[in-house]
Amino acid sequence: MSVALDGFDVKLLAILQENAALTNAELGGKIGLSASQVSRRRQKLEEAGVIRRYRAALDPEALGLAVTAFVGVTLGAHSKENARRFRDMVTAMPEVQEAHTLTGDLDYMLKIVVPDLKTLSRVINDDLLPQEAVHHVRSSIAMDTLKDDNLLPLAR
Amino acid sequence: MSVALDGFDVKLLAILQENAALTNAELGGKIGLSASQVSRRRQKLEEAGVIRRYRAALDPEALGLAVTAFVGVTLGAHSKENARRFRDMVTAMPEVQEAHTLTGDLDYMLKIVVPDLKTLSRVINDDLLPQEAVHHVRSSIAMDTLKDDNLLPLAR
DNA sequence: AGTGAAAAACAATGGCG
DNA sequence: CGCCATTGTTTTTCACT
Repeated sequence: MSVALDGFDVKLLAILQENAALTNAELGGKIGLSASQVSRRRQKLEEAGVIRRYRAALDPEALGLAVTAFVGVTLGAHSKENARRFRDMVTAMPEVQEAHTLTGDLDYMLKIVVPDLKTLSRVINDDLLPQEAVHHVRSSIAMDTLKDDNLLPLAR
Repeated sequence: MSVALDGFDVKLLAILQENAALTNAELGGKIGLSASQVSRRRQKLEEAGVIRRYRAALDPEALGLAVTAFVGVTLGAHSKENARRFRDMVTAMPEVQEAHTLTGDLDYMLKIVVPDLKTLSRVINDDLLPQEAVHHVRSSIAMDTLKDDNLLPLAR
């Protein structure tokens, strides 16, 4: 599954994760490769899974999604079954953008995006807290977002 | 700047944020619109800024980026100047994928992606902590990522 | 607001150096 | 890996409803 990436590939990926709307000719111009070579390399990277997919990045504000929150969750009863149910639930919740298990005293970190604080409260109180496995929830609300590019650091 | 979005727009956006590689004809098939209408609506949404950009989503593992961490930062001296320097720095750091100011006792939440724990340690000790404004740093490492789609919840 | 067809742009492939 | 030519797709525009 692993692929050998050369300098061209890395440059290509670095540009594509920022702007996937460029044509192969434009990409080639930026990295010093012909359009046909760019096409071939892209296909290879897509097949290898290095490029997972292409996405449109939307503006949350424009869609009425004003509130981003980071929610730390501690599970109480550490039964396998309860933990599994919790994982299934957060995975299925559309408000949950990210869910990670953590080291340290928090078990999970969730990134949640909702239209307003009222909805955040509803999500926490009606969805998260009633879960049997959930012991404690601590949410921090993002007041201002300095950076949100989610660009992977590629050696340049 | 605000735009009126109808049901077609919302459906279109919901699909595009998951898969921007579909052709206008394919998109039209899914939402019941002709390719030309899809094209026109996309342009409108791009111009209005609802669609910010198109991106390739890369596989961090395939690129040797094995460690994701959430780093909570508390600032000590709350001088305007120090805070500004801190913001400038995290914005410029490629390892920082996201940076938000928070409510509660943490001032900032950073999402950091690096190749390994050694690099995380270097970033925290050599970049973050030496900052004059930084009082305290508490990092949680993501052991497992259940969900990482960063898909906005659009009413369906 | 929408369709459908024509025109223009682009991606993808194969052959050659 | 560049370059070129070709083919098939796709986007975009235009005339029309």
